[in-house]
Amino acid sequence: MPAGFAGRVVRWQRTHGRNTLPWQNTRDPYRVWLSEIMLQQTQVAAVLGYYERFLARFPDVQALAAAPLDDVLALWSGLGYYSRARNLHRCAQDVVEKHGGAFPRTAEVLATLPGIGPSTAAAISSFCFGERAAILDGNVKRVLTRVLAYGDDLALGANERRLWDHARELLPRRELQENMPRYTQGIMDLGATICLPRNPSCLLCPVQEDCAATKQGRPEGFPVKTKKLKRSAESLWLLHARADDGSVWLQKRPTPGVWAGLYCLPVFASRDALDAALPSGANVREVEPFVHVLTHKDLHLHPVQVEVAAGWRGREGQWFGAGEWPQVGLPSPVRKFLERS
DNA sequence: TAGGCGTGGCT
DNA sequence: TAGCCAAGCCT
Repeated sequence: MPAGFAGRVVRWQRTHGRNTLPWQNTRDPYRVWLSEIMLQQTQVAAVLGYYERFLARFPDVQALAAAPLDDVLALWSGLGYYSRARNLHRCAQDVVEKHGGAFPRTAEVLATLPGIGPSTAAAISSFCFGERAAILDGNVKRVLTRVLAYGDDLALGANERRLWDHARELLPRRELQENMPRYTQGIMDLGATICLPRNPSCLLCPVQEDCAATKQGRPEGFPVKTKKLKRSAESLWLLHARADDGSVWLQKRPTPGVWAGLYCLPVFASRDALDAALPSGANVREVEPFVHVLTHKDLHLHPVQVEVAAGWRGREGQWFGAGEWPQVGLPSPVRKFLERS
């Protein structure tokens, strides 16, 4: 690797990178941490609104730590991967109770907190405290495997660990450590805007001269990962019990599992199981089933509507009034279904 | 270590 | 269309 790779990334970021996102131009670890958690496996456009609402409601880590988990999940509703919200809440409480209200300043210690893994820890410490710590997210894996023509299968832990080693070797030299925030941002920006999975814009790339994959004429051949997720399908029956005042009966989803901790229409594994939970003589209204796609499975959702008397109660759960249920944490498909019902 | 965990955009 | 992908982490 020619010397100066990091410098080219930093110089490029200054003029061509992303520099006006809401969580940039601050070294407040609370704001940076919140953004990094929200951005895990989630695109910038999806995060923007959530980030602003979260900050308005929870302006600092103390406010977040003191809030009920249900309030956090309600604000997270629709963003997905809800264990992030539960860990976010636990992390805030750990920062307040175990770290005196201040975020740790090194990636090593940050990574001991819930929801903060090695890459997120390095992002926070490099952005906020200028630590020479390497990130390795999807963007950076793509950039580095191409620059190095690193063709070893990242499905193997040993190969991924070696890529971590490379990531650390390519960091700015210690004399240029003040560039760490911009280097971290820059290598992510490269992956997000230039070094794309398909049709990368190599002619615009500031490190094209360093890129072994481009020299081989096959940047899209990297990274190599054989691991392909096995998809499945599952059918769920949803009991939509409502009263004439617009109230809806909801249950809290169990942890662990899909939508853990959110409120949801009662879920049954079969139509028979749902029928058994209905009040005798209930007037049932069939609803068109619909498919909701998760990463690892297709959910075939079968809502069954029934109007019940005000005194009815399900086996577990509680009533939420017409003005209440829209404000609780609901899975996206359930929220959309209720909104159009 | 392999699988679980959401949602939406893109091709 | 049916996958692939996104500022990954946890168990």
